Amino acid sequence: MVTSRTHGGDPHAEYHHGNLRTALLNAVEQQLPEKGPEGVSLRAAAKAVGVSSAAAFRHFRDKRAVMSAIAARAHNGMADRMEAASDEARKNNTSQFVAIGHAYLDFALSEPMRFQTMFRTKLLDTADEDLIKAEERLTSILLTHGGDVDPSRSYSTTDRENANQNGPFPSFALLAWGAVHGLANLAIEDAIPGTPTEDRKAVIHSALALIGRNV
Amino acid sequence: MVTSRTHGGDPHAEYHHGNLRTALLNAVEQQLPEKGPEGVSLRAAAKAVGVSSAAAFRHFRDKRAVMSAIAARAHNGMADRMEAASDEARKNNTSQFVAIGHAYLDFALSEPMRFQTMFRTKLLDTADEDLIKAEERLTSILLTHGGDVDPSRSYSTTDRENANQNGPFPSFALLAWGAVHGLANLAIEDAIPGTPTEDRKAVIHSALALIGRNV
DNA sequence: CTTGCATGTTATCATTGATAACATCATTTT
DNA sequence: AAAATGATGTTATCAATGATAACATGCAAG
Repeated sequence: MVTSRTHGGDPHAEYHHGNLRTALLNAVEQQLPEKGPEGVSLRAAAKAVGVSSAAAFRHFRDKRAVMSAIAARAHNGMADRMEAASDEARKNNTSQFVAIGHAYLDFALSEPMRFQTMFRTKLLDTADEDLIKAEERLTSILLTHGGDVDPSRSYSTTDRENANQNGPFPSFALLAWGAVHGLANLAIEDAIPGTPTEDRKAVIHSALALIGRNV
Repeated sequence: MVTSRTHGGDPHAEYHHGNLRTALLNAVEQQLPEKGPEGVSLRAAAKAVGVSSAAAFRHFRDKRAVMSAIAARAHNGMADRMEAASDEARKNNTSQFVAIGHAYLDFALSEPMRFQTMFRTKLLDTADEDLIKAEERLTSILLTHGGDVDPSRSYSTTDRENANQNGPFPSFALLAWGAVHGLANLAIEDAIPGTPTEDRKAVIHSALALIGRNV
């Protein structure tokens, strides 16, 4: 439990915590599932770590800085899972597009509050460099493998011509992103009527299956 | 500004407000755009209406009751717009499916914080009857006109067979809902990279166009 | 050794949701 | 008409939270 310190067991042995920053982040992540992005308390986190409430502000400018770090972690966590899933799919010669879609949903449904934190702009510092990097990493994955389903299978030629003309996101990739993102959010917020929690995934997968060949 | 009262201009003329409940709701809705669903303050609303902070709790059990009323209003507001758009489309002999999709998006993008409040389950009382009714009204519209695009145009037979087998929402309607909902949320949270605010709608429409014939 | 910086601590604030005890007016009951 | 009753507001008062200022402590560099 004791972090790396130089000297021994005097009463002030824990004066300098050693790794308070990440300890606080961990404490915040621990209350996240129950309290939600807006409900987490820095003071509670500080108390949990065994430190005064003001100590947090030596490591974070304000609460937004904390939440930005949490969001960056979440972005990277999801990106990791998506890359792993994509690699696996490549090996198995199955659709990487489907794989990252599933990974997106899995992450969102298994860690709903971390997922929501990623998109709670009001809580985040849009200038936080780590967060920006993490966001770019994620959207880059979405972009890279989000277009490798051939829309010509199911969509008209004029639609296919549209498929790449908007911003950094080809329309089809954006549609797919929007669909998983929206369905994940609806599921998390319990907005899909008549669907018990266990059936969620199946119902959503069945809906997503309509998008490409079978997402 | 003076509400309906019985007697004249004595110092206590405004002792009973007359319509404090809706006045408070209006005041809350006014701070909603800037403060967001979690940021609104009952005390501030009470002060704005010119009443003590405790007065609010004579009309609302707690903050969740207030937010539930706001959410119910928003649900009904969106339902109104969707019905109007749907009727218009019926007259013009254009797709009602497309019309309600556009209405959903328009509402979400023009009143983002009211829209978000509708789905902030943490802030809402899931047992609030008015809210439940409003939710049912909205999902009923989504259900009624959400399926009137024939998936057989673009999707495989096996997919079409799946189209109605899940809960109250046929898969296709759920997919469409998820797509508009997700794209709206991504836009509101500024998560779509490289897309200035003015281009949002166009980009999203272009993506949604891939879903049916042209949503 | 001593000076300086990083890191924590102890007050202290303003804001907020919430509750209790009390006041006031309108309406109904006698 | 007088009095009881209930709805509606008011004035304290609480605990929790984010945030800041003033102070303390210990390590590390000169």
